[in-house]
Amino acid sequence: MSTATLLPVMDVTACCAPLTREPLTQPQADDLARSLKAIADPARLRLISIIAASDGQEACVCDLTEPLNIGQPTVSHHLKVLTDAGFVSRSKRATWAYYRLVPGSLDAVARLLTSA
Amino acid sequence: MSTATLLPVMDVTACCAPLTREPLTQPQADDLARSLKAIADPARLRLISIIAASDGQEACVCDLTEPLNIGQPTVSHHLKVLTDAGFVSRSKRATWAYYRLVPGSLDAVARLLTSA
DNA sequence: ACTGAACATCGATCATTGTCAATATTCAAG
DNA sequence: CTTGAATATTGACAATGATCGATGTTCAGT
Repeated sequence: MSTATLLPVMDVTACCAPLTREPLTQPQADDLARSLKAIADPARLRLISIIAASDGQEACVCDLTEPLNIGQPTVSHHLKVLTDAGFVSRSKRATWAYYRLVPGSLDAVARLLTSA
Repeated sequence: MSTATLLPVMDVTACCAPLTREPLTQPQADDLARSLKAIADPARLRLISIIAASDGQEACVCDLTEPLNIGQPTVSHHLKVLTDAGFVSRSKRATWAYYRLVPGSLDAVARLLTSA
């Protein structure tokens, strides 16, 4: 997984015309597809929605493993994908890792899909 | 490819609270993920953008094969994925197949991702 | 009918990905 | 410094998916 070449969402969406205005170039399509792939998974969508609905907009891994019925390594993996894509951020306190949404990251993708 | 159990976008987005309002149930997450997967591909994003930017909002397969640099069977496959997901519709005239965007389908997904 | 053009479907291949078990890492407490 | 808890990483495996070549289908023109 080459996390080196990964553009965070905000960069992908910073410059471009909406999807339905003019044809996307190949690099533009690649970047947007990568952002969409990051959220195009049931487990990751549930992670996002649980984090967003949590107290203080943040949740630790221990709060996320049980409601999803998947193992802890898998949860960590999904959170890494979301982090690399720029949708969530990680802050470690003691042995706990707290994840929160990056404000505006979802909206940025949504704007690209909106035609109006 | 079980096209039988596929919910078109509009159905997925008809009822639900935005992603960041409350935790998604497993079926809700499955449906939304399937819609997102349909557009989370560079070739399909370019197809959508080319169709949207075309005269009369529609394009035939012959107009789409060349600019994408992929084979005609692959283009047909991608268009089928988009059609099954409810993002484009197909109308056949003579030997040509014309594809157009389903109005509001992209916006429906965008609304789900928007927090405001 | 026959031919050629436009598109769809099929079968196969190769890369990607979601998941898990096992192990490594980091840190607080004793 | 040793133990245990929380999380990350690794390696492996099965499933999915993107692509292609070959073939099937449908239709316009001759």
